[in-house]
Amino acid sequence: MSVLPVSFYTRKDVTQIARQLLGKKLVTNLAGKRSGGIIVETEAYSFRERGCHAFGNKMTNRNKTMFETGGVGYVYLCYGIHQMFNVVTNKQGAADAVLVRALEPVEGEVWMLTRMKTTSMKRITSGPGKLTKALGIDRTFDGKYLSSAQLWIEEGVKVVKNQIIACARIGIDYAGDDARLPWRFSIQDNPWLSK
DNA sequence: TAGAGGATTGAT
DNA sequence: TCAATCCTCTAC
Repeated sequence: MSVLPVSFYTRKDVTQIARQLLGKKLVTNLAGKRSGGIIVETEAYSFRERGCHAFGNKMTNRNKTMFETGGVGYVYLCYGIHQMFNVVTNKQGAADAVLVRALEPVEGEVWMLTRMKTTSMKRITSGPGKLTKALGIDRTFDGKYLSSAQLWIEEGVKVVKNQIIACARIGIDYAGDDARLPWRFSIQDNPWLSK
């Protein structure tokens, strides 16, 4: 298995990257506890549309990581409870990112169960807040390279084009017309998708 | 410096 | 349908 090169992330078309991340494998290795899963659902965000934290190139203390060169993680707290994991894309100063919304567990399931305090694998990573908890990702990973020793993305399984579904993103009604952009991508009929 | 609200989730 | 929960941003 090979880790994705930085050149994968620094391309301009964030929606293309969001599509191509489907089937890739997100892995963490924390204190020797290695766990990971195949990415089955993503959402693209760009500074050019209202759904994005960095809309209009507005940089704040929270979203400054999005302005980094592609290939680092952007992790933030939502609703005071959930950590959200994003992949920063595009070149430095162009704040695009891809939110990872769901994984299919393929490695270290026992660590995920421990972190989730459950004994059932059912829907254990089917949502952006849950997959970060299952993999042990928190805000200390904000700004970290996706080829570091604790967190990386590598080649996974091949996903053919007609397996990919594109539809509107979730939970951003405030974004007006931009909320209807078909920038949410998922693998058709995968049992691990978020609801 | 106070107040409002959020790229969610799980229980009711 | 609603509460949990706390950081971030905006307005004063």
